[in-house]
Amino acid sequence: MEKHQVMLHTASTSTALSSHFKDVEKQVSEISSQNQSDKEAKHHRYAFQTRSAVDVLDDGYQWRKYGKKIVKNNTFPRSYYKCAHRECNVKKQIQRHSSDEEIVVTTYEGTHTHPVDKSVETFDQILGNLLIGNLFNNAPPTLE
DNA sequence: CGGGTTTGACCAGCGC
DNA sequence: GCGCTGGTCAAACCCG
Repeated sequence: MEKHQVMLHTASTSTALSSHFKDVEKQVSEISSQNQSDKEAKHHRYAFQTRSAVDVLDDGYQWRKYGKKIVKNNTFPRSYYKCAHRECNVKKQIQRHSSDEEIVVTTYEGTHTHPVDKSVETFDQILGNLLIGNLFNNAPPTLE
C-alpha cells in the first residue's frame, strides 16, 4: 500500500484533497489488479485521466521532458517526463486519447522524496477535471 | 549564457 | 531468430 503514499504526499498540504486523491488512486489500483500481473504492481504506477486542453498538468512538481514517442494505438504522441530533481527518480507519462483529444492520460511512476512548495489551488483545478472512475469502469474501445 | 525542450537514433523486451 | 513496439539518451536548437 506504499503506492498510496505517492498521492497522499502530493496532497499532504490539504487533508481534504488527500481524501480525494486516495479515492482516485484506489480506482487506479483496481485497474492494475484486474487488468493484470503483479509485474505492473511492482512498478509503482498511477494513471488517471483528466479533461484538459493542455498535456502537462501542473501537479506542484517541476518536470523535464526527456522523450516523445508515437504509439500505434494512439494517433497522438506520448510524452515522457522526469522529475526535475536528480535525487528524485520519479517519472511521468502523458498521452492523449486516440478519439478524444481533450482527454489526457497521466501516468506517474515512482515516489517523490522532496517537498512541494506549490499552491494547493493547482490540485483543486486538477481534481475538478478528474473523471477517472467513469472512463476506467466503462473501458472505452478507443483505450484498448 | 543556461536550462529546458525537441527530434532522431539506439537499445531492450516481447511476440511471432 | 527476426521484427516490432516502446522507452531512454543525447546532441542541437530555442527561449528566457
